[in-house]
Amino acid sequence: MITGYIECGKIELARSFFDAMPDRNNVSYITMISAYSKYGSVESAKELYDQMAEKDLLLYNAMIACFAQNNRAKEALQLFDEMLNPNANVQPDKMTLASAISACSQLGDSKYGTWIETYMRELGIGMDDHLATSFIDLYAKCGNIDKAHELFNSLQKRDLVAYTAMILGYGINGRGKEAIELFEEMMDADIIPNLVTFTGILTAYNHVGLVKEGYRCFMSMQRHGLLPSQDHYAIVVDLLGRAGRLEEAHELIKKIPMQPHAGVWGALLLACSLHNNVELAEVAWKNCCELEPDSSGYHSLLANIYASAGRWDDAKRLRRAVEEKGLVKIPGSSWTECFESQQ
DNA sequence: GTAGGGTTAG
Repeated sequence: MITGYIECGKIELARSFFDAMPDRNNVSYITMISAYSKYGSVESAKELYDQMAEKDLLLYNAMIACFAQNNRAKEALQLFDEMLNPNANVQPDKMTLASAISACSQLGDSKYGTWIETYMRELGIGMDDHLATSFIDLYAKCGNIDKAHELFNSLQKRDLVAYTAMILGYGINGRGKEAIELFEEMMDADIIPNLVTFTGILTAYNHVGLVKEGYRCFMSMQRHGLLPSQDHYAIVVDLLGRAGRLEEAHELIKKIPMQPHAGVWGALLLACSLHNNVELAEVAWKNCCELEPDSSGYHSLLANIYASAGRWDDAKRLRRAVEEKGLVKIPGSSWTECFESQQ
C-alpha cells in the first residue's frame, strides 16, 4: 500500500498511511526513508531515522544512501564513521560501501576512498558492478582516469550508469575522443542515454572545443525525449562562449523556456571575460546579480573585465562595492587537488 | 535475485 503511493509520488499519502500503521517495522521505516530520499526530503528522512532506537544495518544503509544521494556527503561519511564504531554493533555491506564511496567522490576525498577499497577486502566483500561504478566515478573525479578505465573494463555488464560515469570521467579529464567513442558504443548497445549522460558527453565536447558537434549533440536530446536542464544549457553556453560565439550563446539563453539560473548567465559572463566583451558582460552580470545577489564572484569577474578594458574606475567602484556590502567569497574547489595528493 | 547501493559542468 505504502509503496503504491510512493510509486505515484504521493509521498504525503504514504506518510499518513505509514503513521496509521499499527505494526510499523524496520521495513516500513526503510521504505519511507527511501521515499523521502528520492524526493529530496532529507530532514523528514532523518526525523524518521532518529525515531528508531535500535539502528540495524539496513536502517544505516537507507540513511547513508539518503545523505549521499542528496549531496550531503559529509553527513553520509559522518554516519558511516559512526557505524564503524564497534559500539554500533553492525558491519557495513556492499550497499553501505557504495554510498560511502559516492560520498568520498562528491568530496573529492580519494584517500578515504582508497581506504574503503582496502577495508572492503578486509571485510571479504568482493567488487560488484555497482561498487565498481562508484569507484569509476571516484577515480575519474580524482584524475586517475587509467584506474577508472581499468575498473570499467572489469565490469561484468556495462549499463547506463556505468557508461555515464565513464563518459563523464573522460569528459572532465579532457579526454573528449574517448568520451565520444564510448557514447557511440553505448548507443550501439541500444542503451538509451539520460540527462546525466548528456551532461557527461556535452562536458566532453566542451573540453575538446568541438562546438558544432557539441551543439548538434545538445539538439539531439529532444529526439531522445529529453528536456535539457539548466545545467545542459550552461554547458552549451560555455561551449559557444569559449569559442567566442558570444551572441549565439546569448541568443540561446534567451530561448530557454524557463527562468535561467545564475550558472547559465555565469557561463556567459566567464566567456565575456575570455573574449573581452564588456557590453555583454554587463548584461550577464546584471542577470547573475538578480538571481544570486549574495555572491561576490560575479562582481570580481566583471571588475576584471573592466580592468582589462582599461576601465579602472569602474573596476575600482565594483571592488569597493563588494567590500562595503561584505559579500562572501565562495571558495572554489578543484578536482586536481585530490589527484595531486594521491601522487 | 525478497526493504537498502552506483552516474549531473566549471
